[in-house]
Amino acid sequence: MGTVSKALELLNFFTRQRPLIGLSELARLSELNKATCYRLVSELCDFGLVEQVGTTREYRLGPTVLRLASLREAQVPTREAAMPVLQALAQKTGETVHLSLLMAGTLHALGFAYATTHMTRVTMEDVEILPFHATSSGLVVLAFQPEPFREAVLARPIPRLTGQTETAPEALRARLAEVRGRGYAESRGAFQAEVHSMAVPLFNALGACIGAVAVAALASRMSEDQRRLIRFALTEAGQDITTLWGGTLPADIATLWRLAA
Amino acid sequence: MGTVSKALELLNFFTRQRPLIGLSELARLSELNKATCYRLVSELCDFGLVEQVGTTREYRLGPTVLRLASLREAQVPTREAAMPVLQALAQKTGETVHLSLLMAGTLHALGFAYATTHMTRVTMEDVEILPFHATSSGLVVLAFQPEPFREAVLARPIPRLTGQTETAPEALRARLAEVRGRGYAESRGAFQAEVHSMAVPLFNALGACIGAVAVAALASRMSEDQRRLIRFALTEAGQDITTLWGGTLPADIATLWRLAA
DNA sequence: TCATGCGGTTTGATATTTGAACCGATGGTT
DNA sequence: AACCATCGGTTCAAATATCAAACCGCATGA
Repeated sequence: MGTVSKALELLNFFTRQRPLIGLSELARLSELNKATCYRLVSELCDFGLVEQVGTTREYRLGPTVLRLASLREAQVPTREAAMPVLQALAQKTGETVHLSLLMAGTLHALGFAYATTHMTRVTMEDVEILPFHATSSGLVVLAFQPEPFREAVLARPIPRLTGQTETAPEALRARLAEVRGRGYAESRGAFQAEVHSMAVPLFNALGACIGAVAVAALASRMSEDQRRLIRFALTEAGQDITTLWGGTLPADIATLWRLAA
Repeated sequence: MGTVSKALELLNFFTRQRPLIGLSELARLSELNKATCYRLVSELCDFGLVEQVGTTREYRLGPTVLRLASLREAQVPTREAAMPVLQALAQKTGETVHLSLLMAGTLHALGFAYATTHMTRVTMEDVEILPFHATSSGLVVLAFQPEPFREAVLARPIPRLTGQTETAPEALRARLAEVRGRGYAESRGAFQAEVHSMAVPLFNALGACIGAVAVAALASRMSEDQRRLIRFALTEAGQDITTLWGGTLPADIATLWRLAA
């Protein structure tokens, strides 16, 4: 692994749960030598990707990421473009909606919208990385990835997260094929017990699947009627977001969604 | 300069005017060997900081910057927190408003808001780096930096951008002292001819000035009444944003602003 | 007082980065 | 069709930056 990658990996240790990291801890987390870690983080600091804060001299993500993000958004308005659609979807379905994007091989939750109607809701704010095998978003995104990527993911360890998590690669392969055949994915309690979710894939301008939008509800509220409603609203939203991104819905998906509606 | 810095510098070549860059062009811009440049940009690509797009295989900023920015905003709500205040300020003054932040030694425009009232407006979207010596934002931020930083900036070449740009370090030093004495900065046509702007500093939780908010108008609209209105609205907005950032207004600034109102 | 952990610095052995030349593909020009 | 410039990407010996371990001064607290 190159030096640049090592330095960039450091950025991945900053999460919502752990926003501040000291030098020694960062060295421990990254399993780098402290001196090495120091040099790397210093360079990130010079560029403003991280900054040192307070008396303890801990590090956190710096302001430069905002600048880069605003440039990216100016060229490819991904998240902000999708947010209004998410909000409308949450209203329409009365449930929690989230948007996830495939980045550097993992699926990250990037946007959320909540309905105002229910007191009990599925909350997603704490989740950052969605497992491919145990969420509807993960399944649907994985289903539409090129075959080598799919197999690479299935070759990795597949943790059992709840009693209902499917962990057998062979069974997952079958589910992915099924998802491809339907154009959307469904998952019941495989990630969090009692949570039932449905997801559709999102496509960029090259027709590659780069993310998903999902609706998550408590299993008790997932009646047959509700599922039909969600399926319909989801495909509409998937269509809208893909269009906003300048993407094109693959013809077969478009057909599947028309039939599902 | 370390390898990491070289790689990160590559990111700086992506701008609103030049969002897509091919390998050869990037090598030329960065004055790196093409092979070196290729390795560096490949590592950035692996991490998702840039991505390759289309048939021409050009590069652009990648989706990872969005993820990092959302983490940063979760911890330090800078841009998103300030935006509503900017919009209100634009409405109140009827002019163009922009937010700038000091990052890695340069001042970057990060947010804009436009009034809907005038047909002619100052547009700032294309500006990314604000010169310290020729804008009200630059002057006010520089005025409140530690003395070594101020002198380092004044020691660099000071380009004449319009007929009205002040370029003599001695004169600029005097203007900065004046800005410190007033708590806001004003600049007439020093960056773009016919554009008159006013700016106030913004402070973080440690009392350090890390940015500015400014109102820019065509010189012809800058009547004495309008200037008074803008000065008042600006100090209010500066107060609000600093508070939103969990910052504290230095006591002397608070006093100056009260007097100015 | 001593021990521990912190952020940060130095060191010589070593692994990574570098740059010139090169490759096949592409696309415009004569 | 032959030419030629330029594209993205690759190779390899020489040059350079990186690494691990030990060290420093400074807190904190037992």
